[in-house]
Amino acid sequence: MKLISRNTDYAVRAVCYIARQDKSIVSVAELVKALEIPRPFLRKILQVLNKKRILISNKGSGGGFKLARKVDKIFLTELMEAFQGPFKLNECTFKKDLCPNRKFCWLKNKIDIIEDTVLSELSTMTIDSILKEK
Amino acid sequence: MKLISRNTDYAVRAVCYIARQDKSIVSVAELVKALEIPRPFLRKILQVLNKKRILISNKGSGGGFKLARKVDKIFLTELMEAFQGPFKLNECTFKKDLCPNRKFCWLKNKIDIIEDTVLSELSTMTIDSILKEK
DNA sequence: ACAAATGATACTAATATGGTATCATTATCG
DNA sequence: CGATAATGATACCATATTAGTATCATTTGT
Ligand code: FES
Ligand code: FES
Repeated sequence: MKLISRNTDYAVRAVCYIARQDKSIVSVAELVKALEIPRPFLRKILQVLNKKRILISNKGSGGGFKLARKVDKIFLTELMEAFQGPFKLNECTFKKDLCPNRKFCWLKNKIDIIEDTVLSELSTMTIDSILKEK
Repeated sequence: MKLISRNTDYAVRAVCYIARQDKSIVSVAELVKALEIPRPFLRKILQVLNKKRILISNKGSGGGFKLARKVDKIFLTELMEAFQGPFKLNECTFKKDLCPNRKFCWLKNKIDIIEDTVLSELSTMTIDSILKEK
């Protein structure tokens, strides 16, 4: 069970890299070279980031990607949700589909609490805070 | 991302069911009927629980499974580890194998903290506590 | 001895994750 | 303008993990 999947991980690195550059716009070519991530895979990732408006893409010659916002406004949870879907540590499917016990199930309730804890820990983490420690 | 996999989930139900019975020993047949879990799959799960000494099996006619310990000594984390392996929310694989940054990586450290939190939450949960709420 | 149970083990199916390939679209610049 | 350098969209493939099945061996109570 991993909290951060590969594409989230790559996405974090890519966004951090872009944030560290002086020039605001960075091409895939440069990112591939710097991060050693397979090019087509990275492209797919960047396209998602663009759609989610975390990065903004510029097409055409001299194009590339730039941050859509300041680094302290880009949250790790956004990246995680973009690639790993919304947080649901739980989702009991006892007896197919959504379990009738859900409302009263102690196990589920406990896990919901854990989910909240994790989420609140994660929600303090921005690209800014990650960069500051490097 | 799920915290509890299907077989852990099934295992919890099975152990709870056994715990609730008056007779201590319960056959697979009965469990299948009560829990509606596919028989061969449940058998495999019970075999694991036996190997991990969470349940104890009795072969032969009239055999079945019984708890190896009192319900307040059976921890959810044990079941999770039995089926999902040890906790490792993390495991950065930047630049293959174990990343050189590991020691100092802020992201990793933060996630380690989350892992500890999750673990300490989970480690309060026993079969006993789950039963009490039903 | 035989039937009723679990043990061991190998196999298959479904899903999720990680990664590729291809062509279309857009923007810059000579 | 039109070639070229970039990303957008999309469909596909590979690998790993999870879920589930099937079969035969072993043990035990009557
Ligand atoms: S048994 Fe379904 S939510 Fe707990
Ligand atoms: S970059 Fe490898 S542990 Fe953080």
